[in-house]
Amino acid sequence: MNYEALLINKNLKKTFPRLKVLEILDRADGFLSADDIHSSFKDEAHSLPLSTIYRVLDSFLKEDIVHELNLDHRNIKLYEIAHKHHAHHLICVECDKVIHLKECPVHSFEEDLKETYGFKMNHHSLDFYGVCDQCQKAL
Amino acid sequence: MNYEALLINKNLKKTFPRLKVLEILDRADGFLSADDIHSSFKDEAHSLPLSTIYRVLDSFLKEDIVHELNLDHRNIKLYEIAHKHHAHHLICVECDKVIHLKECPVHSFEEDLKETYGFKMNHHSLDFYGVCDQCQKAL
DNA sequence: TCCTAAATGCAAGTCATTCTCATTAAATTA
DNA sequence: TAATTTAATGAGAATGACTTGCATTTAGGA
Ligand SMILES: [Mn+2]
Ligand SMILES: [Mn+2]
Ligand SMILES: [Zn+2]
Ligand SMILES: [Zn+2]
Repeated sequence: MNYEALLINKNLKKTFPRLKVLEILDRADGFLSADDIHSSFKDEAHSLPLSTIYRVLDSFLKEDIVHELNLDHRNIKLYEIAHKHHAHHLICVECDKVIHLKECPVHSFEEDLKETYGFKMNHHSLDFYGVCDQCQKAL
Repeated sequence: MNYEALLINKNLKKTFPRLKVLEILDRADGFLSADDIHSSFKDEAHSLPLSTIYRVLDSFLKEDIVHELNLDHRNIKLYEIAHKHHAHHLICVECDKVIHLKECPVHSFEEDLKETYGFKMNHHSLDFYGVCDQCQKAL
């Protein structure tokens, strides 16, 4: 993934914080919270302030570089590099593991809703909460 | 709706705060936030502290007397008296209107997930965000 | 190189929610 | 009914995720 090219493509200035956050998100294999990103810096000295991280994430959200996930069971938002298609999730309330689901089973349902209610649709969120295989055994 | 009977039924002590919150939620025709409940008291003097309201709501959640809705676009939770079936929602990001959807289009999908991933399922949330009919005209 | 708007760092602020702890009240028991 | 036990409440402080104000820096274009 070419970070600089991506930023230029999205008309975002190529700054150190943006490159760093992009790199951290790209190397992570799942969702990260703003705080995860903050603490993924080895030495606090060369870290980024949380305010900057939030601002960077906002700019990424606007340009659809990242996607945001609101967790029901914890009061935080998680971020990851946006993949081509929006995804739905299977979330373990014990270990916070997030499994991506490729399919979207509500596409035609959504079309019906637009029709029926005259809604201009922004997005939908569909997430399943439960206890994963491993955590069930561990309990 | 018989508030006292409901509380007794759920093994909750019949206290003034609980009866009040129950009544307010029952009379409201949609979702309310903790703050909505707080400010629905005419005179601040005979109001309930927010801490109590949150505690009452927690006890109601545990007994499934109320349902909770997490809004993606605002950082708050909304509550309403639980109806028989869980519901999904069509939410206007302009006026915060919430339309209840009776159908659940993901039941069989959920069954498949349990099967496939060995998840013990708690709940799922499915909400559609957009701009309602009226707000589209108003903009 | 110079200029300007945009981005940053830091600190302080916000706001929903939770917690602490002393006091009160509900339900159980005697 | 009175005493006992235990959960619930009120008041306010604390928390924690996120946001904002403002002075300073920097990116990218002129
Ligand atoms: Mn979908
Ligand atoms: Mn459903
Ligand atoms: Zn798990
Ligand atoms: Zn609307």
